[in-house]
This record gives sequence, C-alpha cells and structure tokens, in this order.
Amino acid sequence: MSEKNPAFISLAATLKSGQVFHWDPLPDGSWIGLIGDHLARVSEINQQIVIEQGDPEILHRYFSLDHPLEQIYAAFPKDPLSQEALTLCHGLRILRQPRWECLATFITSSMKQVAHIRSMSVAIRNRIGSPVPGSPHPAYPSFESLALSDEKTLLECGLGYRAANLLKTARLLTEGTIDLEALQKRSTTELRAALMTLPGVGVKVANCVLLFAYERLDAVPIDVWIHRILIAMRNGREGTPTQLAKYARRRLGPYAGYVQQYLFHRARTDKKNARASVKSPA
DNA sequence: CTCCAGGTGAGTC
DNA sequence: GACTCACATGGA
Repeated sequence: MSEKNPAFISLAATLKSGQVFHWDPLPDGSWIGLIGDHLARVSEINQQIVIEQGDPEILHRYFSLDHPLEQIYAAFPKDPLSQEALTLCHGLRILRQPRWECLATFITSSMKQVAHIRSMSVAIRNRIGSPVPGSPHPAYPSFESLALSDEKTLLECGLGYRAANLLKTARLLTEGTIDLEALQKRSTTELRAALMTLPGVGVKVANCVLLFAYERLDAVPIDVWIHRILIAMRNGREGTPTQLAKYARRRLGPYAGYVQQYLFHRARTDKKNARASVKSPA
C-alpha cells in the first residue's frame, strides 16, 4: 500500500500516541509544535507529511522519516493483537525528540494519565518557558533555567511529588554530572544505567527516553498498559518485572520498542478503553 | 465518591 | 532481585 511512498506517516497516530506532549491540532487539520525552540507546522496528504512551516532537515530527522517502516512491519509479531495494532496505528513513527525535553516530561509522567502529563508540561512552559513568536505555548525550559526555578513553582504546575525529582535532575544536569548528548555514544545498557542515576528516573522512564530520544528501538517501556498486554500474551501467566522484560524482548522482536508503542496506542484508543465494570449499572 | 493513571525509591527479606 | 508502601494530582 505504500511501495512508492517509503516515508509514509500518520501524524495523528504519531503525535497522539503518548510519546510526545507538545503538539496542538489546528482547525485546518494541521499540527503546530516546537522542536526545542524551532517552530513547525505540518499537515498530511495521502499519508505524506507536508511541511507548512519549519526546516525540512530538522523535521525529517524529528519525524524519523528514514525509519524503514516496511522492514519494521515485516518483523512485527504475527499474533492477532500485534497485527491488529499494526493495522490500527499504521504510519505511527517513533520520534527523535530533544533529549532533555523527553527526559523531563517522562520524569513527570509517573502515575499520571497522558492528558495530565500534557497539562503539567504546558503549565511548566507557560510559567517558565521562553516565548516563541507564533507558537501557542512557550518552549520547554532548558535544564539550566529549570534549575533556577523552585519547588513551589513546580508544585503550582501540578507536579506533586514529581516536582522535587524534576528540579534535582535539572540541577544535576546543570552541574554537569551527566551529559545527555555525550551519552548517545554509550551502549544501551550503560545509557540506561546512567539515566537511572537521576532522581525520578527508574527503569520504565529510562526506557521511554531510550526509545523516544536515543533511537534505541529495541527498548521496551513496561507501564500498566503494556504490563496487562504482556500478561494477556502469556495467556494470563503473571511474572516478575525481570521475567516480563525478558519475555517482551523475545516476543516483540528486534523492533520491540516500535511494537510496544503500537500496542500501547491501540490499547488506549481502540474501543475507547471500554472499562467493563462488573458492578451493576447506575 | 471511588478508582486509576506511560512509576519511583526506601525498607525489608 | 522481588515484594510492600507511600507518594500528589486530577479526570472519569
């Protein structure tokens, strides 16, 4: 269906799949957002991206138009659930996000719904971000400027107990304890371990950052949704975190992170997450 | 009102 | 390593 269009993409699936929280849909169907402080507006025709505003090179890289989706799809597991996710999320691409922004937003993600993560992020940007002409919201603050903020401000952005972690991490990065850019050269195992030394970064958040900001397409974040899906794939057989991580790597294949994202998006959107209550109706 | 959300970290075995 | 708990907030 896309032999002549290897760079096909679904902007909606890509931007609403819970990997990024910084894009706004416009009435004309296009999307406006920031990559760092670079303003961009994109739309889609025949599964092809149309750049209305922004640097083509930056956007090409950000939207990972070079990812071999056909090859990735060929490596998808053949079970009905994975194949259904593939059909429903066709064209979803894993982005190459700016490191700090990705790390920061996922530090705030713990025990929060996607909509909440977005509102916290928007609050932070409105409160201490740098305005960008033409952008609906200011750019996400750098770790240097966030480090100059305080816990009270972040609490007012709705972060709750996550405020202290985000602030501490921003200050550690400002002190140069960890260089997010230099880490790109390290192995996935070393990179994950380095990220996990930061406050608020456990194995799940680390895997999100590996997948969404470091091009580690085999990294599999296991949250409550993916956990449930993995258990279902094992026919209800529970397992320890280590066992499930190992199972996911083996079962989901070389592009396990991609498969994971399709399964996640499908689970959250398909059937509108029909929460079939066992209790009697009201 | 109750339940749940893209978890983490500390304590304990 | 695995298990248990507390941790803030807001939408359904």
